[in-house]
Formats: sequence, C-alpha cells, structure tokens
Amino acid sequence: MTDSFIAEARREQIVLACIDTLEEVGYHNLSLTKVAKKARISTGLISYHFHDKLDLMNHTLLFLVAKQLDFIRGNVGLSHSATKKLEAFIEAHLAYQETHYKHTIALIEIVFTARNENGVPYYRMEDEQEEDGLRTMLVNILEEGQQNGEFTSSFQTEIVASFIVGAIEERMLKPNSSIPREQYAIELVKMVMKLIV
Amino acid sequence: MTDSFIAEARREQIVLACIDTLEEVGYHNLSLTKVAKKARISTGLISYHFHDKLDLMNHTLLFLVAKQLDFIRGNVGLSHSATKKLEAFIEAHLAYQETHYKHTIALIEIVFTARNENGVPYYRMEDEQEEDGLRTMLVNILEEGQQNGEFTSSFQTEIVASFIVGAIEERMLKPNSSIPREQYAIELVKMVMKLIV
DNA sequence: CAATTTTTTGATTAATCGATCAAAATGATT
DNA sequence: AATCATTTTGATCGATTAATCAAAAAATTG
Repeated sequence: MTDSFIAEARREQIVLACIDTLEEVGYHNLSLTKVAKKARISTGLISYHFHDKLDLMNHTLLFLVAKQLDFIRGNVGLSHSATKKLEAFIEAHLAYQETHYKHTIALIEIVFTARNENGVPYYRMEDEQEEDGLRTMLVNILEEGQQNGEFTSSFQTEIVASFIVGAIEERMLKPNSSIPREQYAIELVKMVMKLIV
Repeated sequence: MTDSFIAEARREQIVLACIDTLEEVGYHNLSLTKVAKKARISTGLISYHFHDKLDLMNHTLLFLVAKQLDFIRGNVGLSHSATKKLEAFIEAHLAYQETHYKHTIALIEIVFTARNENGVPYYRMEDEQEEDGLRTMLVNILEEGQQNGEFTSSFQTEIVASFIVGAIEERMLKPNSSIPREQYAIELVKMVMKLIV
C-alpha cells in the first residue's frame, strides 16, 4: 500500500461503501465482507488499504465529521454578525442532518458503537484536541457576541452551547417529528435569543 | 421455563449481569457467554430463561426504563405546582444519570446498538405507544403550567420539551464536564424559566 | 421416599467473523 | 518487451458467536 492517487481514490470508495453499509445494517451487523460487497471489491482489498476494521472506522468517522464541519463552517462564514452566525449555525446544522440523513446515521453508528483499542467507545471519550470541532465553533460565536455587545455577558457560553447542541442533536434522533425542520430552527433561534440578549 | 418465583428472581439476576456487562464491554462486544460468566451461571441457562439474545435485551431495556421512570416520577410527584414539578423533573433526571451512571451507559448501549427483528435500531423507531414515557411526563407538566397560568401560553410544549430533554441528554454524554451537575441543573432551570414565564 | 416437574449444566453445532497470504492481474519504468 | 512495483483476488485459518440439547441436579409433589 502506498499513498498514490489511485490508492486514495480506492480508500474513499471503501469509506463511502462503509457509510452505506452502516446506514443499512448498523455497526453491530457490519462486516468487512458486507462493505466489500457494497463496494464491489474483494474483502482482502479492504485489508490492503486499511490496517484493520478500526482503522476503516476511524477514517470513515473523520470523513463524516470533516464533511459536516465544512458545510456548516461554509454557511457560518458568510455572516458578519454573531447573531447571524448563530442563526446560520443552527439552520445549517439542522439542514445538514436532514439532507445528509445517511451520513448522520453512519456518524451515530460509529460514535455509539465503535470502540478504540482500549475498549473505550467514542461517545465516552474525553474530547482530546477537539480544538476545531462544531462545539468550539459555537462557543466562539457566543463569545464573539458577548465581546462586541450583541449578546449579554450574563450567561456561560459552555452551558448555552450545551443547550443548543442538545436541541439540535435531539432533532437528529427524531427527524420525523410533527414539527417541520424550518419551524424547529426558527423556534430554536428565538428561544436562544431569549436566553442571550 | 415457567413463571415461578424462582424463575423471576433468576431473570432479574441475569438482567443485572447483562447491565454490568453492557457497561464494561458494550453491546457490540457482549456475548451470552460473558453475561453468563458475570452472573456465574452456565450459558444454557440464559437461553432457558430468555427466548434469545434480543429477548434478553428487551427485558433489560424495560428494566432500565422502568427504574429511571419510577425515580423521576417519585420526585416529581412530591411537588404541587407545575414550576416545582419542572424543577424536580430536571434535577431528578440529572441526578439519576449521575448516581446510576452504569444504568445510563447500559441504556445508551441498547438504544443505539440493539436492533429489533426487522433490523431497526431502537433510536430510529417511531416511539410507538410511548404514552407513559419521560417525555410525556414533561409535556404534561408544561401543559399543566400553561393551563393554570404559571407559564405563558406563547410557546409550543413539544419544542420546549425537546429543548429540555436535549440539554439533559447532552449532559448524559458528558458527565465529567467542567460544570458541576448542581450548577448545570440550576442554570438549566433558569434558562427554561426565561423561555416559558 | 418415590415420582414428577423444574432448573441447570456444559458440550456441541453451524455460521460468521477479521485477518492473512500466495498467486494473479495490472500498471509503471527502463 | 522485460523487469519491477502496485494493486486485487479469493481461498483459508483460527477464533468467536447464538442457539440447541441430552443428561444431571434440584425442587416439588403425591
């Protein structure tokens, strides 16, 4: 295995097949054989391009997180006030979950089922150098708003961030709610504004 | 297998061993052999008392949900105003997650990994007759407060409920946050009050 | 205490898994 | 074209799994 162009393309093909398989059968019932079949390649080829199953999962997780982060960051970046950034964050996050439902499911499957070499699942890990994650982006927006006076300084950014992330992830688990996404986003923004202005 | 007294005790013993095993190795690496070893019984005995692995998981899930519901309902029931009930709900829910951390982990493991006979995981199921769940309890409290004038009627109970549940479950995943539980509960109550009074 | 039912054991079975590897195919280089 | 490196295949291995079952043990009953 090298780092050639073709090898990189093959790895992405396998990662995409892995995402499809995760959505269909879940991590628990996923096997390298199923991923290989989905990608229409032999099983040995996966082992050639990835060290082991966990390595494939790590790459798939990084792929999923990067895609989501790029999308949301792209939307947030277009806004110039903290208020607008916050709105963009919430709306883009909720929209991405809906339009990329398969990716969202695959992400959940990995986070809640895969475990590292020490047997610790991702959802129980201390977020190491999560210096560039979604949550950090959100906290930064809140801090920016506090500093330039758009938001009051009487709230703790970490707690409000938990509040926002929780509401978004709650929606992630119940996408077929009776409340349409657009309305959920509007109401969530309104509620957050009540808390921070 | 019958419904005798001893059989019921044995089933509970197996369910408790199942919870321990779930917390230690997760659903993905759980095997009936490991549960049997944890319970210090033979593997065949599990099959004698439960139809199959999924049946054991269903019983374990019901056990976990019932325990949590009983605890929170017990605390909420002592209060007489909707406001006090809401405070009790949030505080009891957060407290239970901390004091019964093992149960919380086991619950997560089942909900996010176990799949029914049709291959659908619990977290993607349409909440059938969830007529007596935690969320319903919360919505009822909010509605009660709206009806007796403690809360304003200008919010949708379902959305605020999502907000509250999301914030609590977010905490469930990050129990070692820098913010102590008591403070998190107080701040959450304060924020919710800003939204609904 | 003998007969019967309930409970428990532990070996067995068939299936599936991740990973390995020799061999083949393909691509690149000279 | 010949040589070498890279990529791909598919069979194979040992390990683990859920579930079954005959037989033993324990409890209950008459």
